[in-house]
Amino acid sequence: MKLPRKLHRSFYLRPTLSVAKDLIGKQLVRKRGRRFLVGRIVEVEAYLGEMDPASHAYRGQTKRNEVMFRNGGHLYVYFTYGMHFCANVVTEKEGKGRAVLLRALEPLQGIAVMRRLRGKNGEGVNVTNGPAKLCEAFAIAREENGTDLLGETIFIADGEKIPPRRIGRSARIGIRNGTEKQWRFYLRGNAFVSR
DNA sequence: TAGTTGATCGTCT
DNA sequence: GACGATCAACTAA
Repeated sequence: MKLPRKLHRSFYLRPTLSVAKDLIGKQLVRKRGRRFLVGRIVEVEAYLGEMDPASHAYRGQTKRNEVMFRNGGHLYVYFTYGMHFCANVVTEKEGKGRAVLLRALEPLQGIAVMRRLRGKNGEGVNVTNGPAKLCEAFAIAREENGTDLLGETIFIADGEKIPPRRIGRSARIGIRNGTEKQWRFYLRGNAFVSR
């Protein structure tokens, strides 16, 4: 499979909600040794920093969320529930503290490797149909926090054009505050979308 | 199949 | 000291 072209920095520096919507259909590429893992992004959520009570960045910058405040185009990986990792794409200019959480992917290349990384629970859509699941399938953990998405190890590439009508929008999942915000975007009808 | 709960620990209060 | 941008196993029906 031929790899599509890598997204430019300017893609990430735009308003977070636009980036979130436009990430649907793009391809997350992870280089492992000489192999590539590729997945189509089918579900994301936007987190808008200081104006969003559900965001890690709501109460300002800390040691944990430092990467969120970097310039757009970095990967923010955090550890939660004592056992899971979740991956975010940092957006907008440095200091804003905004990001887009990757919630689900559709595997395109390297599926066997992803299943192996997931273990016995990685069957069917369970390989990558959740934020912590896709991190495990793509071997994204603490060491990947802060990765520049314009580098060679992890980046996002252009995918097929998705018509606006195919993109669904809803409230975010798994949060207590900010549930009224319709900041979750997903590819309608795709089997890997969670729920 | 819906609803509940245990796992497990870094981070912030 | 409490709890979380989750997941999987378990229970009930």
